[in-house]
Amino acid sequence: MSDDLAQRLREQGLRLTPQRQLILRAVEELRHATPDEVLCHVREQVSSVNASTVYRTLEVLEELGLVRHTHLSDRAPTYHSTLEHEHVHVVCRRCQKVRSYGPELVAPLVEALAADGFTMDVGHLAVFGQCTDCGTTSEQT
Amino acid sequence: MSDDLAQRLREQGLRLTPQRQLILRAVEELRHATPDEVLCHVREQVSSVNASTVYRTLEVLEELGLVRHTHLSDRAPTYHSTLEHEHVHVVCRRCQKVRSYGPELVAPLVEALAADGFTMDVGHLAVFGQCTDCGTTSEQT
DNA sequence: CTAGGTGCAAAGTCTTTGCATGATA
DNA sequence: TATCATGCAAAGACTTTGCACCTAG
Repeated sequence: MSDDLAQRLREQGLRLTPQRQLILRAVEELRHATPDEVLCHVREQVSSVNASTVYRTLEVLEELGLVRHTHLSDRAPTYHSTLEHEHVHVVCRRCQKVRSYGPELVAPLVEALAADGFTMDVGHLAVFGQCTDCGTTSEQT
Repeated sequence: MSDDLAQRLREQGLRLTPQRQLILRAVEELRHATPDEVLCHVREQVSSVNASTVYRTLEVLEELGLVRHTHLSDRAPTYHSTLEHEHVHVVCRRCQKVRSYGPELVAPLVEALAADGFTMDVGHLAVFGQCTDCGTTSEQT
């Protein structure tokens, strides 16, 4: 995986740096991490890594196809490794819990859109709603 | 519609103000508008409406069930009227155009999730991807 | 040695908040 | 006239950018 990083960077004439390795590893370890969470995680191991480096690195890693991001809240995006199988995120607004499903969950949707001339980005999808349990056990805000 | 606004506000012990009427109308007229776009639109009619009023009002209108928001880009959210039929947004990353589909597009998804104890929020969904023949199809809705 | 990368600080975008003033019911 | 709403300005969360210095290849 870090081998993969080195190779893909080389292919683009980019350099392998400790920061890039650490940030990729952080994304792999934390499974759905915001840039800030990645920063904190990396800083537990090495001090003085800068937030701007995290943003720039996540962008590079995404271009290299090693990480992906999605929006699981109305706030900061979350990044995950592409080593994980492609998956769809389903988020409960009430309990904030995130479920992951395989691409087959949205196969009919992908097909319907394909038939209409649109290629869907499955890995970016975030479905919001509410766990049935949350709805019946919690009271409204 | 504005009658509806007055009534729903009254039910909550809230007040009908010109700003609230204008902001709701702006959302209805512009079909997918960011808070900033709403602000600009309202200011074309009345000067000195404040951005914070727009944010606060959109929040109130959403609580009253008169508007909804979704995320059609990595930037500001867009609001639309609930007078429109519930619809799913499909966004091309390349040409930025937005297609709208009826809820039947995601019926299988809704069912699959329901069977798994999850109630999906259809109107909030934004599907990203790319027009197969990008730039020549789809009209903005 | 040299292009690319990092840290730092400042600026930018979008949104929220505190408070005094103003308007609605 | 009692609240509730608004405008304003300041602060906040998140992200981007410019620049000097540093480092991998």
